[in-house]
Amino acid sequence: MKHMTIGRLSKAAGVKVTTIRYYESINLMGKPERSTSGQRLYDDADVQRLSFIRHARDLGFPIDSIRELIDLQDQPGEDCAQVDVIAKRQLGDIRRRLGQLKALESELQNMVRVCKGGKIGSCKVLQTLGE
Amino acid sequence: MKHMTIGRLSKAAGVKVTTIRYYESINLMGKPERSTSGQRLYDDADVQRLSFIRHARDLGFPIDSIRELIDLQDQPGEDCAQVDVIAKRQLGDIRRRLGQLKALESELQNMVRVCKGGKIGSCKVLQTLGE
DNA sequence: TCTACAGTCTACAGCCACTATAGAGACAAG
DNA sequence: CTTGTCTCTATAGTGGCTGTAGACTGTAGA
Repeated sequence: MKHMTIGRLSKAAGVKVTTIRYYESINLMGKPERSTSGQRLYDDADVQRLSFIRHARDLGFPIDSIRELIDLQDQPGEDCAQVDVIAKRQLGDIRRRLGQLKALESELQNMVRVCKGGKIGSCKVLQTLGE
Repeated sequence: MKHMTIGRLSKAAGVKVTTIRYYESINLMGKPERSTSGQRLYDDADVQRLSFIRHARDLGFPIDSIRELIDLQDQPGEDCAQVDVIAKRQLGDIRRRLGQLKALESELQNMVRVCKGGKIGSCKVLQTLGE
């Protein structure tokens, strides 16, 4: 029942063809069946798995975390505490980056605000960067 | 008057030794003089330039933008409009990333908040990721 | 049936901004 | 003189892809 070419999987999951092959090469996606001429063949389960990966990547989860999550998915009887740990770790990561970016934003905004035009020799932006 | 070894420059500017050599290899820092035994020698002007680079990097400016800024610094008579363009471009970049990160944060926060413990088979986090 | 063109294949190099490693030589303090 | 820290070069690895080259395959229209 495997009938989908890589291009159709790509469209179905919103992941580029080259990226799918990359995921296969790092064993994030399993090795698919092949047609007689050697083309990769996928089915709906592959669409689901790839969509899961894409959604997690969109949320910034690193590949290794996604690997952990997929492993956990295969043990439906286990407690989901470990999933929680991974998600909270990711949330912490995002919040740390948010804090940094906000600090950058305000410093940069100050620099730009102070600039009133004029010659480079008296440019506040460059002066601030040089401090 | 060049007397500073790379390690002392590193401490003075807060940039790792290996990173300084890397900056030299991509021509962001010029090629320094050498002692008779081949060690790199720097002076205060190098500290200044490297500090400038570090500050700009800390603010997220890409190397190519820093190159542009340094080139502009060498033309003190020119108008500083171009500096403004670069800084605003960077600010826009940071704000775009901030927006993305905030969206990620709230989605992830929702996912984590919904999780009440339990078995993996009914894990809301994994369910949300699979959608 | 022929032709054109889109899709697929493998393998490898490149991106950014470093970081790590190995192995060797140089220098300062005790 | 020894010990330990610095410094040197060259190369490979990081994460997560993206791009390129050159060849093969599959399909739709004339």
